Amino acid sequence: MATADAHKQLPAASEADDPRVRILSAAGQEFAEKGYEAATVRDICTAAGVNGAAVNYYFGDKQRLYIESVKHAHRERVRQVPPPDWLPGTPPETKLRDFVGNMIERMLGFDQPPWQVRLMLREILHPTEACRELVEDYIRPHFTMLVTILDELAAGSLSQAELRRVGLSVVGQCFLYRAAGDVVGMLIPEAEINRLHTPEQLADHVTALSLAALGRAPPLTGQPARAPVPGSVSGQA
Amino acid sequence: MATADAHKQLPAASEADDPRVRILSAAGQEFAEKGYEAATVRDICTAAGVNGAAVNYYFGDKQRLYIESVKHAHRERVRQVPPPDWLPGTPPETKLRDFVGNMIERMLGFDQPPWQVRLMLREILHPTEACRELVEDYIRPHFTMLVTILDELAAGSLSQAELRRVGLSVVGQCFLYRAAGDVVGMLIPEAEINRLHTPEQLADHVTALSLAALGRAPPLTGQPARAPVPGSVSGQA
DNA sequence: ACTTGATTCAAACATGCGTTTGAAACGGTG
DNA sequence: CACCGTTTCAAACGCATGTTTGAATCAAGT
Repeated sequence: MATADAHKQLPAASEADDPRVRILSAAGQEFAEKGYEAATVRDICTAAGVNGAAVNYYFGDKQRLYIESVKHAHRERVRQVPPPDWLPGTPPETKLRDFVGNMIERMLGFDQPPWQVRLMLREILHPTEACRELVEDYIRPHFTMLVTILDELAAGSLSQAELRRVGLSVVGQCFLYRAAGDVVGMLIPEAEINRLHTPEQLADHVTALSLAALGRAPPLTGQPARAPVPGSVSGQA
Repeated sequence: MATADAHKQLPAASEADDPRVRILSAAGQEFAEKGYEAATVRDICTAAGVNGAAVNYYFGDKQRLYIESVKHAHRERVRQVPPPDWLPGTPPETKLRDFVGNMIERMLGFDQPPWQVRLMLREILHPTEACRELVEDYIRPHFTMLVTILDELAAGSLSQAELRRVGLSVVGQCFLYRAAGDVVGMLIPEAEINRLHTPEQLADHVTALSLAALGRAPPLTGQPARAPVPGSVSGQA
């Protein structure tokens, strides 16, 4: 009887035709588009070109395969789209634009198939065991970086709690397009999508809106800020 | 053999102990928390207190039950949390605050179990047949209302396309808390969640940020808006 | 009371799933 | 070549699921 325990991450043979990674990749795609229950071990093995018993041999059972495939996708994605890095002295407005552009690029990923992000999205929506690790290794560092940029922009006039809240607002604007992209596509005319909803346009919009909210750019309307006191706005008692 | 076709939405007996709605309600909860595949017809029937064959008798098969349960949840939710209505002359700032508050209340729904929203969320993330109907009946009217408010706030200085983009930014900020609430809970200290992430606080924050971006409220930093030209901000070449 | 159609029920059915099995193929090493 | 641990394979197992079935129960209508 094979021991199924001699596979501790050894350096791997050629890293490419290793059945382990072939299975991980196929599993990630299947899990991403069908979900955990609907994806079958049989289909995964067929797609990976291995025998149906291989997943049990290498990973034990379906659940552990799922967790490993989430981690694998996460590592791959970080490798593919590294976070931006700036020279000292770069103005925070530029940093924010770069950060948002990078995040949108990573989320929407027009150049590379976004199945890894879809997989992580499932994990975010309905967390399982792999989620905490995902947050700590992948999401929190990015979020911390964002909050730091916002702190520079606010120049000390906002508390850490307020900065985090603003950070969530920035993330939320981008997140919507990834998570609810299909619905957005139904709400917005197609021509407008093609024209205004490219990654660059979206990044510009989110950045401009956020900077305006922080008082580091003119309002979207072009008009200057004014006191929110009602009654002086239009004819009203 | 029973015909299973004489059930076209007749006014229903007493609306409450009608097996049809009992099944729809139980199915909605099961589908919401377990997903389509993981939820079993047997569990649904047990929860509804009906025989296992009832779902086939009333709905034909599992798939049609799912679609009907999504529509049912959607109708129920609209009935529970009606959209706000304003007297003529209400300032648009107030309308925006009310709208955002209403949306957050409906999404997070602290007073009533949010399983209906979870069900719709699954549909939004991974659309099936029921999604288009959901968008047209439920989401688009709300979104149109939001765009109208934003149009009033912008006083004609933004195009419809730009208004829609701003609208998506507003929705995105709220959506994040619903869709990624668990991850948000991991990123933000618990005490801060309890203090600042109540529905009211969130609505205030989103409204303030959006109004500031539109130039209808002072920036979050308190400083006035300034030109985005770097170099004049702080000690910097 | 009898008939008729709609509804409920317990039981079974067929299918597809994750997993197990035991043997065959492989690849170094003496 | 013979040995031995590792990997692959086709086939089967056990089980839970969605669905069907046919009889039992119920509610009116006449």
